[in-house]
Amino acid sequence: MHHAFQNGYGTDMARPRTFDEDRALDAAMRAFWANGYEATSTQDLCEATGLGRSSIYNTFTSKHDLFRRALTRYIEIMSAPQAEILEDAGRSGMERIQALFARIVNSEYEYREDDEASIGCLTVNTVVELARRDPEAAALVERDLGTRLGLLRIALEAGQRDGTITAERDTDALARFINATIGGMRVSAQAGAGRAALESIADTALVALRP
Amino acid sequence: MHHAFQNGYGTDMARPRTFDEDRALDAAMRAFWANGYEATSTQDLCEATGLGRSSIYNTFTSKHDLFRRALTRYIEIMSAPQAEILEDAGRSGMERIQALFARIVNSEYEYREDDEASIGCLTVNTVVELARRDPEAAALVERDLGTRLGLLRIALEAGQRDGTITAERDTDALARFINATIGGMRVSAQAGAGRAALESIADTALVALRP
DNA sequence: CAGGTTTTGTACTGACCCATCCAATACTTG
DNA sequence: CAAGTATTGGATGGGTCAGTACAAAACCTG
Repeated sequence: MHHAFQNGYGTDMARPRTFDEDRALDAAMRAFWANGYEATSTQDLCEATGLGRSSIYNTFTSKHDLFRRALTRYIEIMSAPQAEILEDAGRSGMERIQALFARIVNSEYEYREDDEASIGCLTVNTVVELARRDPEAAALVERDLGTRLGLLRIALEAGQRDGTITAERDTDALARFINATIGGMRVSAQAGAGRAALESIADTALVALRP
Repeated sequence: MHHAFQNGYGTDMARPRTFDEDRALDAAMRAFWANGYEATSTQDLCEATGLGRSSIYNTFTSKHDLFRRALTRYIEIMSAPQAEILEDAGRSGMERIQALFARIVNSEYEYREDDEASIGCLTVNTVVELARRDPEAAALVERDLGTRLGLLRIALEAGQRDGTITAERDTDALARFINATIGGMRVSAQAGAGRAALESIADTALVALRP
């Protein structure tokens, strides 16, 4: 008996899938992101992905597992460009933080249905809705928090060296402050803040980083 | 035929309630606060309040209506002491903001089951989980946001007059910044930040307000 | 204590929940 | 083209959801 290989080519295949697993995962991620875990039913996931129940359960074993993968993917997608910004040796420390904030503001508009309210950030949404009672989700976001704080520290240390970031506070505290500011911007966006308001928040936060 | 008066004494009564409506509302508020709207079932509400289904539906007509009242009550309970702090003429503008932050930090520990993670802030939780698809909830938190921004502006204007708050930025922007910082602290707390981390975030934010 | 009225517990409703089962389908390999 | 295998759609299952119906209980008023 041959193993399943869950469509991992290289074994004798039978009927191939008619959908792209990554695209389906993206669609599911969007659904969870926009509506939250509890409010997204498996039926919703079928409609969002265009798949039937069998295909979903055959591919992603359970709603919870699908969410875990969706959250993992979200974190991957979002982390990479942020890392690029924060580790960009071509910019000063302060410029990196500024660029990060700009990206956060833009992201609130990139992933939004027209004239709907912002859907915020899946990580923040997960912390608020789920982290207390879902240890797996909590572990994922905690891990993500750790890496983001690390990246922030890298940029902040660069800023302290090049003189664009205050050296009066340790980078750990500053990193947590920036992270909290981003969370606050995300919540503000979901509460209806417009682009100007978000930019103003970011701009004000930068004052605290000045030397 | 006499009207119901929903146990509003003053009419001929029949069987009186064996529970206190306010206490029940408090218990329901706690349940929603800790677990969110979707994840709190009517059964959970029965257990949290100690009431039977009949009593709950007789008193609060529906889960959604009970949530609306719980959120309203939460906002009432939290607003009053914050207003007192922000309008306290005995303190400088900066001191008022400092005191507000201190209160936020403390509140993350007052309402927490022992060694459990923080349950955050019902307003923030509602914005994130519900505001996009529940217009009533959105209206309540938006209204609350308006009054809080107003109170913050009062303190900030006082601070600009007494010289403890920078006059380089208008109070509207500063108020939004502080509000976002509070939201960020709330999310950070739910993500596992301890007291020291929260105090550090608040302390760093204050730097941006200095003249 | 009797009449009237509200509360309360229990059983119940119909809808939806997540997940599984199974037969029909469609493809690859030999 | 035949054999074998994975995917797919649709039906199905047990459980929980919010909310209701109803009768028994509990109390006030007169």
